[in-house]
Amino acid sequence: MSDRTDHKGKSIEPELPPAYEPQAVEDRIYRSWEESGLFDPDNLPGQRREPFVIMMPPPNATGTLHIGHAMFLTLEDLMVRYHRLRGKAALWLPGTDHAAIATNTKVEKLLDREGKTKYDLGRAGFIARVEDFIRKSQGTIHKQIRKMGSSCDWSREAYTLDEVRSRTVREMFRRMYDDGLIYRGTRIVNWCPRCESTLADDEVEYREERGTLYYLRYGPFIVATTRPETKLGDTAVAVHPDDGRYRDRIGQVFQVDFGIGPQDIRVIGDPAVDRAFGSGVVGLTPAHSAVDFEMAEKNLLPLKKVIGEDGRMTALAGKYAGLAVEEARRRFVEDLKSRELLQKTEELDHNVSVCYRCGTPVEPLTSRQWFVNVDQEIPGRGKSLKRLALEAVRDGSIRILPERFEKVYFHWMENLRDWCISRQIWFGHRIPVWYCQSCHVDEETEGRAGAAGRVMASREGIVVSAGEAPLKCPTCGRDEDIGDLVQDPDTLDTWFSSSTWTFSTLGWPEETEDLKRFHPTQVLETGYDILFFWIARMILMTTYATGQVPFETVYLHGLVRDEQGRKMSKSLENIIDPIDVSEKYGTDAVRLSLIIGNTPGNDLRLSEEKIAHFRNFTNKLWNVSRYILMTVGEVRRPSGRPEPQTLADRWILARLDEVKRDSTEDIESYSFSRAGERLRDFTWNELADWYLEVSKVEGGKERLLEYVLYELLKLWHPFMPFVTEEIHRRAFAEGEGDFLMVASWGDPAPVAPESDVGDFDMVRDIITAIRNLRATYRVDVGREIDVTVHADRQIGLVKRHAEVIRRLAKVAVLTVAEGGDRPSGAASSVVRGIRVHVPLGDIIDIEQERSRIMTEIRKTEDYLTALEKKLGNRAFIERAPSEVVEAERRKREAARDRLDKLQEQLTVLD
RNA sequence: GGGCGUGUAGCUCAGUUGGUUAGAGCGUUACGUUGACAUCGUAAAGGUCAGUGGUUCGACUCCACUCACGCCCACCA
Repeated sequence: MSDRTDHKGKSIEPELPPAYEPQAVEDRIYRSWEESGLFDPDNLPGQRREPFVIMMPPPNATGTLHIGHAMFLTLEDLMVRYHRLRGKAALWLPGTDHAAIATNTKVEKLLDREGKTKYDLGRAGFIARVEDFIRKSQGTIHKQIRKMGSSCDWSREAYTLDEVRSRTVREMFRRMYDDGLIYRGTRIVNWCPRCESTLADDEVEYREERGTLYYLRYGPFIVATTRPETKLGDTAVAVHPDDGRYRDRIGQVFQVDFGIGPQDIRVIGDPAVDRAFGSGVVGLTPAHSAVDFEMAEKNLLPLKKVIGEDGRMTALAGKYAGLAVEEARRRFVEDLKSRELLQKTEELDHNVSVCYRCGTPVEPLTSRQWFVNVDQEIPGRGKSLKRLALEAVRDGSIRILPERFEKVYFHWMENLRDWCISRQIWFGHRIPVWYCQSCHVDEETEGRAGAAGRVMASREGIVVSAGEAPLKCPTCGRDEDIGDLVQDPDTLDTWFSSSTWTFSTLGWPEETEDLKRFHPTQVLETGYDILFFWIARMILMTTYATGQVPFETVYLHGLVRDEQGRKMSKSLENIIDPIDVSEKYGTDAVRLSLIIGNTPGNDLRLSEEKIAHFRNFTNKLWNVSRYILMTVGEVRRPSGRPEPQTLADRWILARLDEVKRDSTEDIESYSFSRAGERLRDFTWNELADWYLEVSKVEGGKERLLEYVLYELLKLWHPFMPFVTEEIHRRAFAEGEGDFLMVASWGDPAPVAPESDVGDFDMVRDIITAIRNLRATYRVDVGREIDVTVHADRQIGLVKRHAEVIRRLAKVAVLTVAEGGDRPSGAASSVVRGIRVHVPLGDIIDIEQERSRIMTEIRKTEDYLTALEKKLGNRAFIERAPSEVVEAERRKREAARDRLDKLQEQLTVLD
């Protein structure tokens, strides 16, 4: 205590206000963190070799923060802050996503309100408009990320469409093209007529609708269909090869005429056909159905595209050409009826595929697009992209939490088809391919790898934004100046660029220091809803590009739902805005409400009441600190572990150690909720409710209180960065730049002797028993009562804590004796072999007391009977481990003892 | 059609390799303004762990089936 004199006291600070006021603290604290530069791992104190890296899943650049963002920011910040405290080079790299389709659609809607279309502005004008829109709305999300307390390194911030990331994308495209993994070809794609663009398979959703099943007289067959107009594009019918009705016709060709001239139809056999559905004959439309397309490839059937990208019938649809699909269907059905080709119709429920962005029904059609071939063997690697991505998870290089999603991942990856990466929207990474107009490009060979001279994928060049081009055609020597080189008008699927996120953010393909130091990353934390969109593709692209996995662990969180388990939506008016509630209850309270009760892969129910509860808790921690600060006077950062003086001291240190050990383990194993619950229980139920109360009696605990508070603040900091940092600043900080954020977590302490915990529990139980008796007999809180405790073995312990018991249970005179008669007119209770008597005189109701004790006796008897039965079972004695048998014996002895004492009380009651 | 998950106190959920008299918070009830905190305190009531069967000395925990709810994938023309 002598060194207290040279301590710069904290008494300069005004006393802590009685309630924590987050509004007065948070922005200031965040600013001071940011100004300190400590979010940047290069500025962290000490030698930090071991990295801990998380790449922030980039929110849409034009978006606003919703509760889902708040959740991932909280979970990621928790991990990053924890590992920073553990002395690692913690890097959390933030960024935003250009979200090609989403942003494109948003701006189109804005234009629509002005009565314009993108065509009015032209491509360059439209993109300028999009960029303008992004510039204007980009600030919001940044501010909101800060509001949540996110300790991310803004100096390394990335954007999926900035220069560095554009370079990454071009380089990727070029390498994959050279390796034959990217090709241009005519295949069936999902086409959204509203977006006027292709969609990837997983960008298609299904909606159940009631529809009509039309039965058509179809040459010699009856064919059922929900899309009669597509029958104009049929080139075959399929039947089950074992179907007796049609088996003999397989291989034949016949003609049908739906009013646009004869169509040649071949009969093929395919076991996929369901004999029981409809007529058992399927009309095949290879150009407008993925399944039919595959059958057509197998059977070399011709394609006949009758629906175009504009959602209208093509010239091949004869007199229906130019009609919108619905109109064509209506007229076609009319015509069928009048020609008596429509046998009947049926109503049925079926799934309609729709665009996940705009909900418009998707039109499957064949189109010439760019694809990533996932099955092609990679030169020099001997494996396909699919194989690489499967192996990374299968061999444990990547672990997915919760584990069950690994199965989902495998299933999806195994069934993955070629990935269509070209999009017909204007905003995004333009496909880095030029076509030479002077060379005669052959439809058949164009787009094939090695067809250089006709198609050039470019990687070189500095100017990326404007669309840097090859200088001249390597085949004919023409250059762009004379307009012979034309860039592909399409852009890339937005997931193509986001799938490079873990390494593009570090500067790839440059061999940067960051890349060497921080890749692969440790954790990728995101929602399970983008497992396929994003995670799977990151694994695919990263293993290909870098030969490393993108991350070691995938932590998948669930959805935030309302208190009734419903999704939050505008129409239900059940949206909780994270910024609003952070301002109302404090960010720390919001964070806790998103951590506690949240387990990987499971949805979380959230309500304002829950947030309010954690606001109460932050205030509790504040007041615990406030009390300690007031008691200690001049607080000083503990230099080491203080010497315990009393049982309570040993108990709180033992409990603190245990909680620290367990919660550390919880965080390491991603059980954040459990860690938080443990800390809350300790803080509230042990430290505040017991140790602080005991300290008021025993006194002289300055060093202990300081130590426990300091350790506790560190443990809480990853969960509640603001309130802990503020308390630290007012209590322990040695100067302005001294942050709890970079304190040292410290090693786990050795396990303390169990007796300290057990002995203190006994004192606690005695106090609780007295309080219990007081409550039973409605003894006024203000009234002090006399209590007699009869203890035998533990008499010393009880005597040593007489004062604590007296004060905490509001006892006037506490008599402790080894044994003796029960005082007359006393209410009694037995805890851990100790008899507690509270003489209440005439208050006591003998009958009530008797029945109360009888109930206790009955309970104990039942318990004892169960134990005796168990111990009387030979099989149990023989087969159960001896320590289990021993434990049961001890329990039996304790129960017998308790029963004896209870019965004794009953006999002396009269 | 295939796969996955959930079902524990009125509500929201813990319960880690099988051994607890099955826990917490909220809510409810009773009492309470003790100088850290009413954003608080003390205490109480409340559960045949969805059901059935099995494995085991022993099942909330493991297995099978059933029921209920939820999700994902595929997609029947």
